[in-house]
Amino acid sequence: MAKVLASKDSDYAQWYNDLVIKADLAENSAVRGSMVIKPYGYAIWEKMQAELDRMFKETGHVNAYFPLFIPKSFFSKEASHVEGFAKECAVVTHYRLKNDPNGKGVIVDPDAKLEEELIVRPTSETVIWDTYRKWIQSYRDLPIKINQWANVVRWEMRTRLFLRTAEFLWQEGHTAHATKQEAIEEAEMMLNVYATFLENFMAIPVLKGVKTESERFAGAVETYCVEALMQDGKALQAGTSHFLGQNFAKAFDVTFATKEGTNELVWATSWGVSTRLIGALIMTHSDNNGLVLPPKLAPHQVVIVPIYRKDEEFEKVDAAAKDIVQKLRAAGISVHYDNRDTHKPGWKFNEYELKGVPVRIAIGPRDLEKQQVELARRDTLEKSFQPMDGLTDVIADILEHMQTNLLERARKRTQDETYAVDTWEEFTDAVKNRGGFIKAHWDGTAETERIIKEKTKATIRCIELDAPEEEGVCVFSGKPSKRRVVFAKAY
RNA sequence: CGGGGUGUGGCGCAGUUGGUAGCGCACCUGGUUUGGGACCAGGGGGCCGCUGGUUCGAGUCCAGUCACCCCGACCA
Repeated sequence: MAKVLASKDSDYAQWYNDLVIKADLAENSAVRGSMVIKPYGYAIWEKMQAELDRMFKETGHVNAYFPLFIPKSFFSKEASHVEGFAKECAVVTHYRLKNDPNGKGVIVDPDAKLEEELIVRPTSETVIWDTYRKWIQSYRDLPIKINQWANVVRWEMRTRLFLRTAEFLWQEGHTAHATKQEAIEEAEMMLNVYATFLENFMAIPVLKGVKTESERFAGAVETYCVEALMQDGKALQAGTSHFLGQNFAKAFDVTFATKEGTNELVWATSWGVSTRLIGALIMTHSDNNGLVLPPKLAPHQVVIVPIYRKDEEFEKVDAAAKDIVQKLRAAGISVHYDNRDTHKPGWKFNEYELKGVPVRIAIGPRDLEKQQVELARRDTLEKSFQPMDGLTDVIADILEHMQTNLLERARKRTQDETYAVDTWEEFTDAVKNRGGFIKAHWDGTAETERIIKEKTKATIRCIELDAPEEEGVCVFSGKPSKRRVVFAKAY
């Protein structure tokens, strides 16, 4: 096969970039850090959206839309929130252009300066809590459980397609509750929704945990997260869910009357996943031949490539292919029949491998004689011949197996690269030479965390929710520790 | 914001001491092909990032400027 990707083993970053471009997922656009998500990449995002949206609604949420622009003054209301986002906000200062009097082109009209500058949302807590104030008076108005699908802008210094772009697509849930307990339960529930989605739908195994103070969302009391381990041994935060306490209620003066007649501050959560998940998908399953898609996410689960020489051969093959298309569709399997005569079969084979289509069927005259098809599996790259009779069931079965196989494969890799170390020497060696999720004792101080990051580039990805109590001493400071935390280099 | 690199057909690149801008892929036409990125023949397409300078003459030399990419600090 003609090599179109850098080798995964020798240059992982380049392999990733090549794959995104060559599989037609996305490309860079005119503005640095902004990308065009191409139809194939967007189709994968739509699959994710559909399933997540279903899960959100099943857990009692409704969708709404809040504006892109946020008055600058809103941002100054919650101190740690401002601090966290101030450095990466795009700001709108004017509302009009005019012809450049000195030549061609247009300039910003200096007379059209906004009285109050607008922030392009990096996240929507502020505008939403300003709105919730108006919506909430009594305990009868609670809870409010809203999700929005939106774009956000964070002016990052360094960007990478899908993993970190200046503008990205995501969903953000924002809920308001009468009690602390209820808000915590909401945040935990949504973390579980994410974990379930990632494992069952994307076949990406995750650790569930909470962030340390320094990694916590700006404005949150507690940040829960799901962390996944990529093929190169680096961790990727795949989703976060925040218990916001009463921080935003305080900042935006959102109170409600209780049954007892007192006035109390509202409790909040927010949670989100983004198009970054497409990066996670790529770096969990794909190989040197290209993308590998779990069947549940694949825009096309099956592709059919006809093989023929003459017109009369094509007619026969075409009829058989169309018959298979119909049967697969009737069984709820999405199938793409590529009958273009502008590309040769070999070209198509490579193309669909690059694009990660789970199952490829080739049918030619020789197959018709034997009433069979050639079937290729993307996850194992195995080829086999299958009788046409009962093909639909065979494919349904393969798709199901592929979904679990991908998860199991990724789970095994993650488990193999999750390990404990106890000394500083082991730790530095592990970070430098092995990567993966490194479980080590930590003394609980931000200072130690900071020094470890400085010295090794590894950060605490999370404190696992189910981490067992275990007496030990901090891998760096030697001070006592009650449980291990998970370290890794991260995206 | 630091360090490095690159700007030349749609994409990837070459272009020597300054002398008519080239190659591969892609594209178009015709034909032969079609079971792992076909082949032959013909054809179209370029203000050489931008601005200024040196020169009879600049893709090439000089100055400036802009953009993008990679590596760091910051981050979903």
